[in-house]
Amino acid sequence: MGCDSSAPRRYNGALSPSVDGPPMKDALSAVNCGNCSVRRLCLPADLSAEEIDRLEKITGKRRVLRAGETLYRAGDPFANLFAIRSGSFKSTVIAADGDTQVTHFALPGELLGLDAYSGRMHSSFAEALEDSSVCVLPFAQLEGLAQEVPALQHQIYSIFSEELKKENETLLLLGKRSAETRMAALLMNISSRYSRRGYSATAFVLSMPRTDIANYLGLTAETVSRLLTKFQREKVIAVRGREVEILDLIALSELAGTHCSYEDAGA
Amino acid sequence: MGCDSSAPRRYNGALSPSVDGPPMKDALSAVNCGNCSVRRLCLPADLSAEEIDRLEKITGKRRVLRAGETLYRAGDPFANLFAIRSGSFKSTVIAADGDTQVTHFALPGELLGLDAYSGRMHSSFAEALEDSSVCVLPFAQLEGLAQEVPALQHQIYSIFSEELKKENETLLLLGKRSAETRMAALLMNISSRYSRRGYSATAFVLSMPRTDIANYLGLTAETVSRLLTKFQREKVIAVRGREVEILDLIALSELAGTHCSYEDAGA
DNA sequence: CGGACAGTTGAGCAGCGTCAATCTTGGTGG
DNA sequence: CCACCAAGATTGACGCTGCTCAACTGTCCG
Repeated sequence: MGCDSSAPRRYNGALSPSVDGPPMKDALSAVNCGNCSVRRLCLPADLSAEEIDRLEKITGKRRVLRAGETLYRAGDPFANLFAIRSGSFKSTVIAADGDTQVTHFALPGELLGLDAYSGRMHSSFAEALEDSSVCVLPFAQLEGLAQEVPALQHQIYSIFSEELKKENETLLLLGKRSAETRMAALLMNISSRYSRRGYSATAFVLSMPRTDIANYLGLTAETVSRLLTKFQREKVIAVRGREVEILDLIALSELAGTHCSYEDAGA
Repeated sequence: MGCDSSAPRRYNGALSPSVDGPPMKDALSAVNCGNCSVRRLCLPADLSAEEIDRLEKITGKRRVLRAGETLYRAGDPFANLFAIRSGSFKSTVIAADGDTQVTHFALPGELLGLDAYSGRMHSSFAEALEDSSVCVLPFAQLEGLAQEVPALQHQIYSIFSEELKKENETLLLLGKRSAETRMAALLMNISSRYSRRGYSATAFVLSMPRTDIANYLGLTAETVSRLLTKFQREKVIAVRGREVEILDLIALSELAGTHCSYEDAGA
């Protein structure tokens, strides 16, 4: 957790095209990696125009989901990866005793379904937190193309590896940190991820309910609520429902225990 | 966590070649995937004899580490993956404020260093918990070979994917489980992993100190110690130092909250 | 024999969960 | 347009789980 490890170190307010949520209008146009707004976070990164062209040929269709709809369930046969174009998702796993754990929140440019390759079956659930759209990537074809295009191969490994790195950071967070630290770290994390996607780093909408945040952080909804109120009392953030504005990024990053601010104070 | 997802569902005591720790004698012989005792858990799984032959040509050398030695550190340039032949390792990450989190315990047949691909730099530490030996896999060459050998490609994806799945299970464990459940789940997990490697599922040596177990589980060493004593009082296990014997596998699996026993009660 | 380190055990306390009441919000229908 | 409802969010009181601090034991090795 902490900061998006590949996020720019210095925050530039001018990056933000919008301070509101991600745009939601391109739902039905043909898939087009070449000018996709999240291409540099997604599979096409570092591919040549010709390679992107071949990639587009196999990214057959788009799928649009309304808030609350499920993209896949544990047990579903694995056929596709999904690249998020817009919106956001939560991934969950379910224990033998039935209770569920939120394992990720996924934003545009991120791939869903990577954990389903081995065993040819999904082992987790992915549910849209808001109206969202994804590119459907038939993995068999993607695999074949990767066999011919080393740069794509490379990018697939990178994404897998990046996921593992992120999970390590999540484990660090959940391991032995206070509720306050976890909450602050999540806010910093979401902030840096939105920032990387060109949105405001300091004003965003949490697309998930408090219960999901709590579950993800290993806390209760009550504790999450109390902490947000506390941060607000301390003038670190302003909250109104699911809208969050970060008033003091430095203070928040100190609460998060990482000194990963957007200043060049460095890591 | 819970059970090794691809472990056999029924435990057969006759599988065990030995009830003591892993053997430690093959240290200096040439690398030979074809007859490696962990090949079916490692890269060679599902490769033809000819393909294994090509794999052996690039697995240049072996490296032997004594207990406590470090295989790699965060920040080291990434050049190799490491396949564990014998012994065991802990992976850790270090937070900005200096405190460390144990993220995995790795056993023979498992690959270390997968999280270093993106960014070309290790992001975690790997330290031998006992005298151990690993195969050194120069990733550039492995990547090249995978480009030509789809089955190897496939296996690399599988291992990445499997890692992600395992991490999800760890998150589930750390998310919202009691100390007792976590401890029982770790014992079940180690049991099933040893069993899969041909060792006893009910008698093994924990190669890591209590502090590492505690750190991994998000607990304190005192709590771990108290729980082991409690399990022993309840005749679920017998502990003597780092030696553990599971006396009641069913009871332990129930404590772990999973109904993943070795009986065909089935999940 | 002694020192260091790992592990165990106990007493006390606090962070966060539980339970329950209340408030807010957005959607729906009259 | 407003009343109503259900789901989500907030707030408070209270208690348990697991942490802290500290003393003690056992074991390995020089």
